[in-house]
Amino acid sequence: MTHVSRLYRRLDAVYGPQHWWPAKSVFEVVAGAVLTQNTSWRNVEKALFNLRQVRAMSAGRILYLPSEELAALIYPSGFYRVKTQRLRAVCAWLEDNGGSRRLALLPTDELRASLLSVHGVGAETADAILLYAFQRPVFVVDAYARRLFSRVGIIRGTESYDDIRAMVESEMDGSAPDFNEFHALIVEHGKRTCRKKPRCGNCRIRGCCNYPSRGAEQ
DNA sequence: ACCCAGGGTCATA
DNA sequence: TATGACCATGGG
Repeated sequence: MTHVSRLYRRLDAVYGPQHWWPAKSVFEVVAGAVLTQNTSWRNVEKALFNLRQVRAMSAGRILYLPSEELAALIYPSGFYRVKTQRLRAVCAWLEDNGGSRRLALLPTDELRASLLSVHGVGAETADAILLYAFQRPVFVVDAYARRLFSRVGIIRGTESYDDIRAMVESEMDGSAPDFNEFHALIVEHGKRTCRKKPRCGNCRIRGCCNYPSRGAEQ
């Protein structure tokens, strides 16, 4: 039993099942992944609602829309000018590669490389899509995971994105549902505990807030 | 008046 | 390789 696996079990015991992104459709997960970049999910839901209202919840329909109209629809999710371009880029990627059904046949490493070639899709967005849209057993490294792992002493804090992902994936030996749950739990925990203070008062994870930290952060 | 949110790109050193 | 500026709305 590794430190990572123990942390996963502890988070699950404290917060319980999270039911994140039950994968309504590949497209919706892809669109959500782009729109939620540095943006609260609450605002993303408004944009997704707007797209649904005009029946533009597909790559073909998005590409058919004039950029100005698309920008107006996703306006509530912020960064609407760059996200209009990024949304169009992933839609073109889906179309140019024969759609999600065909992309789903690719091995995970090739699918990740293909995703990373899309302008506006970085490491975290690519892995979120791999995990939540294509059900691949991938660990999504976000700011919450870095902070939590640093506090509990699993990492130093200077590791690269791929260093952390490889470490967690090898020490978890988990299925896609496990990584789905783990990431959701980390975000849920991160939102409910302190960001700066060493003690937030309601943290139940050893080493994070209410116990002395062994990590880089004090 | 801050700070943050389910990041990524680009210019600069 | 590693920072900093920039993108922008909405809630605490």
